[in-house]
Amino acid sequence: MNYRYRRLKGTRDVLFEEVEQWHWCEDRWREVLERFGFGEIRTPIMEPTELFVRSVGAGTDIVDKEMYTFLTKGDESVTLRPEATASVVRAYLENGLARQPGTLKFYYIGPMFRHDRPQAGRLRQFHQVGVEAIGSASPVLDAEVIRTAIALFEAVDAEGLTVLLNNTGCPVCRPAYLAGLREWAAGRAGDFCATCRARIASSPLRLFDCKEPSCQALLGTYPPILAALCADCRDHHRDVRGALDDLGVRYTEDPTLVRGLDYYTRTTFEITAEEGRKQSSLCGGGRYDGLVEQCGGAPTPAVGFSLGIERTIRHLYAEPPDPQRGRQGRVDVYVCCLGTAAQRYALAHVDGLRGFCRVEVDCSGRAAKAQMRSADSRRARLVLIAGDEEIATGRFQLKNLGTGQQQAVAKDEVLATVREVLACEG
RNA sequence: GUGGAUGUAGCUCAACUGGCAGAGCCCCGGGUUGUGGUCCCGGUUGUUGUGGGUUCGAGUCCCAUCAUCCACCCCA
Repeated sequence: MNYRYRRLKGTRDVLFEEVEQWHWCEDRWREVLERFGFGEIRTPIMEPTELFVRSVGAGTDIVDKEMYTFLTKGDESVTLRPEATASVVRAYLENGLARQPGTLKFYYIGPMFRHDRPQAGRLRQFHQVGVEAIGSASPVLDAEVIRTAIALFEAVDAEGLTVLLNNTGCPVCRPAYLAGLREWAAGRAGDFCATCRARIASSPLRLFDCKEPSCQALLGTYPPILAALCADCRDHHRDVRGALDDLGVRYTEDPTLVRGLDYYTRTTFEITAEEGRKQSSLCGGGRYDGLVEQCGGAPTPAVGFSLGIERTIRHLYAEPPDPQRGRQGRVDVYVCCLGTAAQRYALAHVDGLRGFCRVEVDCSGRAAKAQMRSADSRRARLVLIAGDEEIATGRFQLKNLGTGQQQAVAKDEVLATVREVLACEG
């Protein structure tokens, strides 16, 4: 309506039941990630702009048109992170973690920012939970990371998902392949659609993404990069698949799967919802063996993924909870206060209950009936009632909403009585 | 950046061919001086997104503008 302030386009408020859905997922995800050996890392939400330009890549949509970039008072160019991998790599180097033994495995969870047009399943501020495993080139680690992503979906009972797998080569084989592809495509540029023509020079791999039937037909005649890998990449891909087979992970090879970030090498994968809504890609990731070096570190292989929280929750629940029908959280004891003096009286004598159960003191000043209604909608098990009469006699009325029974309880015995009733109701 | 839809009460939506702006939900009060879910009665809530135009008369028709949603694109 016509309030003074509105939320920014592409942002959302999460409240009531929906917050509970988020907590439910986050709790499970943290547990799974710990079990797979990942430790949480919390990096800043803003970073030097250059970090993302160099890692995600100038020329990508994310960098070219979707970043929240601004100048600080000190004329420093700062960007709200559009993704977290670059930040984790930066933190890895800046904290001297390259000297730590073995593979470092981090997970993160938090908001990301991309300034594109909002749409179903697409927000300007959205949230990801993701993983980065830094320090090993083993294809077995790729499989473990993919298995971790699947475990995340299993933990929240997500169904109907497909794992798409590809290998986009490495600095040894990709340049030659790209050159060949570019030359081939340039020779028949007239047969491609306008966007594809523009891509031939800049990012020829993305030609495979085009949905245009004529372009697809054309590309169908050209071998995908998967068929042109060098020996090392071919072995790597074979071993990733083998390790996935060992784990019993089902996947579909998709030679057209190209991720839109420049830093990926070799393995790329995506987990998508099979049917229904658009924006069906719930999770994407892959190997980025060149990124650490590019950020100033020693050559260090790494692999990771990120999972969209909003998209995943949307996949889990057919209908988003209606905020209008939402309720504040459940309580154990609801305290109805009839008058201001009663509010003071109740607050003081109920304080001890907070040591072992959830207590709501109603300071609304509404009629008794309205307060009882709220007690019911908060699903309280017990109601304490205080009014002038109770203050005068030093008692409370204690009503059990399950049985409907009510009794007077001396104010000094409230704590013990409530504890006893709640305990025996389990 | 491109295209398509929609804007009416806090929410979801009605309102015929242009003719008194309504319903359900929610909320509040009463039925019970101070007692929940079900029930009954009553009540509050509006610059019909905004600004122009046509008309005796506009929520309805026209123009502009803003906002939101959806799709392309991209991605999570």
